[in-house]
Amino acid sequence: MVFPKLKESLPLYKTLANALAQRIHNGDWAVGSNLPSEAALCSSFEASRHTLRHALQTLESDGLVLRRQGTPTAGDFSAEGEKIYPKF
Amino acid sequence: MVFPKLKESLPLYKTLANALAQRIHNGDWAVGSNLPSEAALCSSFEASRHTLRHALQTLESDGLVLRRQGTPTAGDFSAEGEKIYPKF
DNA sequence: GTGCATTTGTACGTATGTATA
DNA sequence: ATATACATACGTACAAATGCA
Repeated sequence: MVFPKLKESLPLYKTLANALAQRIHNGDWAVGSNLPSEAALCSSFEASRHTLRHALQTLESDGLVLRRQGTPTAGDFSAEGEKIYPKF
Repeated sequence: MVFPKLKESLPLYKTLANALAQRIHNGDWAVGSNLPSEAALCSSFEASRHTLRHALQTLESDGLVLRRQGTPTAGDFSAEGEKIYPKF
């Protein structure tokens, strides 16, 4: 991990999910509202793909991102409003 | 897998989820409403723990089972009614 | 209450398949 | 067709929570 944990007790995938959620809300990746690829995120955050996907999955179940095989993962800005970071 | 797939195209974890959901609704494991351990289910269905947990996770997100670290996974019969098998 | 066994959770590794552009 | 990107599925090891003797 290349960023400090909010709480030392949180598992890595939740910390990752928090960090990603924050960046999504900040609009850091709103080029075409797409996130970097899983491989790119893995290097950025120095996490395994397994853990990264675990994080993305929680974001998806929260309606924060949209994933579809073959296409980049997109931030779901239609689900904003009450979904305020942090959530974990 | 020790049972026939409903559709040959379905991924293994979904087929597993279907099979587990059916057994839950049938009450096959309603001893104390607990499911066998992951290890037991892995041997029964000849699936890896990874895949089995993937299946259980989908069931959990559907409200069909309750999982808690340290305790056996329980079928959630409070969530029955409209949740009719099959769902995948 | 301590310790052990059981059970689920987390995390990483690797390979291959499938959908999309 | 090739390349890119996400999905599936096998494996390993250790951590953490629970329950019981």
